[in-house]
Amino acid sequence: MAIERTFQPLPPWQRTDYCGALRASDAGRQVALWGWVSGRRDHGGLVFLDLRDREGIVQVVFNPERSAAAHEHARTVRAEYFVAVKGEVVRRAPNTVNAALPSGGIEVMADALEVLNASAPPPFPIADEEIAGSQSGAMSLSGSQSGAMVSEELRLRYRYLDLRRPRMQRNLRLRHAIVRATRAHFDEHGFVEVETPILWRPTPEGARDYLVPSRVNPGRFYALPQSPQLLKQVLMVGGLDRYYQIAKCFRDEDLRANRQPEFSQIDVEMTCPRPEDIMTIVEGMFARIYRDALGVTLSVPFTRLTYEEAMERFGSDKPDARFGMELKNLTDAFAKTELNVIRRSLAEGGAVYALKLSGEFQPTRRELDELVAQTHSRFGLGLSWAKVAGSEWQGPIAKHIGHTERSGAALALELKAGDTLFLIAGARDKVRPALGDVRLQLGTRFARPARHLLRFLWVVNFPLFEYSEQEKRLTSVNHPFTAPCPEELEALERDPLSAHSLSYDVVLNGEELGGGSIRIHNSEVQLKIFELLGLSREQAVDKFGFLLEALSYGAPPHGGIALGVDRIAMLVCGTDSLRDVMAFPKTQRAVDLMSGAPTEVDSAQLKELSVKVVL
RNA sequence: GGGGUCGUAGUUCAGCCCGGUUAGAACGCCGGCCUGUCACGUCGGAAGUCGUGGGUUCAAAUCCCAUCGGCCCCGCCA
Repeated sequence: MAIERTFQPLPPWQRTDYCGALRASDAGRQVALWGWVSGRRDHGGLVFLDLRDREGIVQVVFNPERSAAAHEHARTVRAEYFVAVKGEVVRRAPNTVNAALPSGGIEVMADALEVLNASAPPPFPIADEEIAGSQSGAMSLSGSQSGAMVSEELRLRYRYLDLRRPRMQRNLRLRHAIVRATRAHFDEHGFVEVETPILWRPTPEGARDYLVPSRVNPGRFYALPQSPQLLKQVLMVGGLDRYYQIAKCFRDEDLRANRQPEFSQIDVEMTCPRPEDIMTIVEGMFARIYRDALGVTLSVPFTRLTYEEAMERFGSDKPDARFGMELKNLTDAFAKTELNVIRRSLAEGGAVYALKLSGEFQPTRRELDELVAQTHSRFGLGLSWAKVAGSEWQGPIAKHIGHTERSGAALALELKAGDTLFLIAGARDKVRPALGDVRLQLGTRFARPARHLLRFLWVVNFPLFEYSEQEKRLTSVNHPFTAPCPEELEALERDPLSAHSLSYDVVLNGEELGGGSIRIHNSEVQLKIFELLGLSREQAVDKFGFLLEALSYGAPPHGGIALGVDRIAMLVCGTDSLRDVMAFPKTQRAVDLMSGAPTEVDSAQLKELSVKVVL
């Protein structure tokens, strides 16, 4: 076939409307449309096509009495053909109205049809989902997105088809609304968007870097930024006063459902802020995002918890506050217990924490056993449980628990018959996170009615350092540029582990959405922190010389925050996978199934880069 | 690096435990009929490297080992 008969680079006519945007008020209009064939119902004499574009679908009717040629042509089209249609919008007869379709009150009587491109049969249905979706009404904000059952492998392999599906269309447009609201918000508050380089230098601390060889500097490498942290600090020294950016970040670590190797951050920094100022700006940003994207009004300010309070009450530095089941310290009640395991850990200075699962929920023995096993394998701690039956307890440990312990627990936890009590003893710093994990498991399993809630909160005053068993040294809880609390500066050297930082994390429903801090703007203090982290002056200058130098030239106090755009989009879209809010995500093995990246490269390219592959 | 789970027509899955006829179903696809369907209906048809490799066995989708890939989790990662 002659190529000019199969390839028409220009459309035969201009579109007047989006298919999915047509409504009863358009009745009587002549329209020109284009879109994908979403479904075909061929009655021999009469052909119905569902035509889909990004706004939705509209039914097009081909009647031989109106146009014999168009009718004949319509019989040959198939799913996902891209076609152009001209016709008249007509109101449907009452008995043929389709209430399940926003455009169901009207249809387009076709006068002409052009196939702009045929389609091979798609490997999975594009159309199924929109019908299911339209019948069940508007998608819930946080409900699960089951959609048409298609394996994710296929969806990623044919991502362009997956993106045609209404769910992905909706998610990407919600994400767009988030980014637009973000830009508007920061712009209105005097923040300047500045781009920072993607090719930059490796910085120690944190994750593995993605490296890029430099052709013109053989043997040297750029690193893709894990975040623009240092650059934004330098921008403050540079006098930008208020900066923000939607920044691409790269970390070469193993993937999770909520972790991709490249992701976007809303990166913010300002001059002379108090933590309050940053938190207020960010609360305003979230309020704007939820208003613009979903029409939801958030109540601000968000709850604020100190790190210590979060750990004490929830056993987590990113508490899911949609449900209660808070931890209680029962160390005193168990001070004289006869239960050996607990007595032993108390003797070693340990603590006892407990939580209760309300009697309306009854875990099975199997679920209990799994929790015990998981707590042991993840934290190396023994989880004990007991069922409350009046003043007695039932379960493996029940007979070893004395009256004092039982009444102490009953008082602290307000135990009622039927409740299940969970208990862990050991070093306090291990017990709280372990029980926090149990709390989360139980909450996800049993407290599901609270799913739709939006429980934003701030966790502030993180410890400045923690001790790394692996590296046998102090490491920064946040990053080494985080400023210590001013009243603790004095104690910094004496007892660094007791120091806290001017830091704040924003958490929604147990998911950390972002974190930031007031930074160190003094090169001597910065050097002192490096020293505590085990970095010599020489090493510090080698790696961060440019920062130390910048700080020495009248660097103003500054601070900021970084927020995960992808995670925010996940929560706004009500999905539990980052892959559903990114156009072209990678698999757990960091592969792009559509393009096949990463690929091998030919030897000439490697040679040019002075790189040798050793496998 | 480790644990779990899945892999069978284009798709979603059954069959696998307890090995044995020609590996089934639904949707999709192809062809016929059909002027009010919208999950159209109806009649007919095609469609399989049972992920891959090896082993056990007279015989393997089924049992064993290895390996590849998707997903979830731990480690890792702010």
